[in-house]
Amino acid sequence: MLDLEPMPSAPKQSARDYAYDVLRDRIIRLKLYPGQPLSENEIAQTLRISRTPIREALARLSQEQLLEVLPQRGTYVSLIDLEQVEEARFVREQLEPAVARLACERFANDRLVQLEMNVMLFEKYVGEKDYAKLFALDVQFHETLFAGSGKERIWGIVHTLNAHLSRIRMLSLASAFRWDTIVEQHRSIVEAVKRKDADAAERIMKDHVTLIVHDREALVEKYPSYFKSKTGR
Amino acid sequence: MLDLEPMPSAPKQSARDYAYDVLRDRIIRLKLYPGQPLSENEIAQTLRISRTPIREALARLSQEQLLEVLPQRGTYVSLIDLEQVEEARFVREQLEPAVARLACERFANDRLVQLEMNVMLFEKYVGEKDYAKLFALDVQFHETLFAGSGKERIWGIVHTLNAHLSRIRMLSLASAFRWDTIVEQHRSIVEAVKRKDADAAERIMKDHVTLIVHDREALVEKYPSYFKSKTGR
DNA sequence: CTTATTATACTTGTATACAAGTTATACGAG
DNA sequence: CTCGTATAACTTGTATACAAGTATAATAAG
Repeated sequence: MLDLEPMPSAPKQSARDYAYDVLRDRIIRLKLYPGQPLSENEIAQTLRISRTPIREALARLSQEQLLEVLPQRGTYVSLIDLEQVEEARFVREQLEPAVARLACERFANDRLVQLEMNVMLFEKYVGEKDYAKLFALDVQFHETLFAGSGKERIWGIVHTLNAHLSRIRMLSLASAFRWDTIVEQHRSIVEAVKRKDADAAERIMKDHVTLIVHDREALVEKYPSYFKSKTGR
Repeated sequence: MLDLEPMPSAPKQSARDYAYDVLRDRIIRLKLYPGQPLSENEIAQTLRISRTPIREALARLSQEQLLEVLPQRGTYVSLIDLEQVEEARFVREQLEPAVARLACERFANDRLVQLEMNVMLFEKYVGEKDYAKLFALDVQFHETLFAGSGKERIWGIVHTLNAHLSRIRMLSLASAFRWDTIVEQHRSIVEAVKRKDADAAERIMKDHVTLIVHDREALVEKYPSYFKSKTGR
């Protein structure tokens, strides 16, 4: 009924964190569709833990606007909100170029290796058209850039903000992306960081983040029930 | 013992949100000092609600890095982390000028009135040297700028990120601030928004946000136990 | 058949009991 | 006096019972 259980399940995390991870993953991947009603009891039974840790996970997801909790009425997966998507894009447009510039000033060495590894893997999976892997690698690339610049907490914020945006990207399916362009930009950014060319890094990143969203109108037409209408709620 | 109870207490909010508001306010205002141990039971007794909503509030504060929860050991108010302060400053440096520019393109009319009101009150309380009011008005000014530009959610993020920074400002006491400079910059920004001078708004805001932090070293020396040491945890 | 009412089966919110683990203290052995 | 041990008093984590409210569906009156 709910399609939850399977999850790597980290070695020893609390029931609360486990529930949070499972639910967030399912929401982002649209396994739980926007607008879908959830029941605390049902989740508790499926995950075989009690309502208390479930509730704590739901509270957090609600605070991150991925759920809508209506007291005494029900809990629902949030509809995709285009305004929130735009806000996430706006934030990334401001922060990512600035971080790219910062990365040229000083960058953790092990993180640089990680970036190069990332690009190599990226090229590999572009060839294999493994879109799920590409999706994950893209996230990791940006995360590493933040982390290497000593701004890991900011990445946490961006990542949280990015949830609605991620769902849109999930909708637009892998094929629609210009993965070849993306990997080329990633490579250019890494090179700029290595030769400490801040201007280039900032400029390329600025171009890069403009590619984040596309196809919005088409997607709204194709999956109208998944989106929050602009006028009334 | 805990000094919590008194709080305006909104008309009808959940026990969880009430606990969250009270605790966050007390932490920001340093009524609960950095490093102070908290007990769920004690808070529950003081606030006269059960542990469940308390726990949900604590979980949120923990996620926002205002608390450190050590399972089976205890819960503590987080020490002020200078890295987090720097990250908050960095984010605001990137976002606030961009939002100021945005405000010049289109700005909600009622919000503009609110901004002007804010500046007027600001001038009044500068004269009266009412630093608590000034502090609140400063926060409100920036919030209104975000809200009028349709970026209220982003303000939410900034506000959350800003917690550690707010505690530093609280430490440095009102007197240390150049309130006269601040109010002048606020006024200039409002004027720029009114005449839709995006370049001016962006430039002034950029100057403005650089004033956010100061005196860090002196404060660390004065209240060493409140700060997280750079090396060890 | 239509409509109003009532009962029932949900929902989330809160309180409390219990489980698992840590820390500090008291106490006794050496 | 010193050190080690064991007990007791904490801590947070989880499960469950109950309260308050909502929506649905069955039922009875017209």
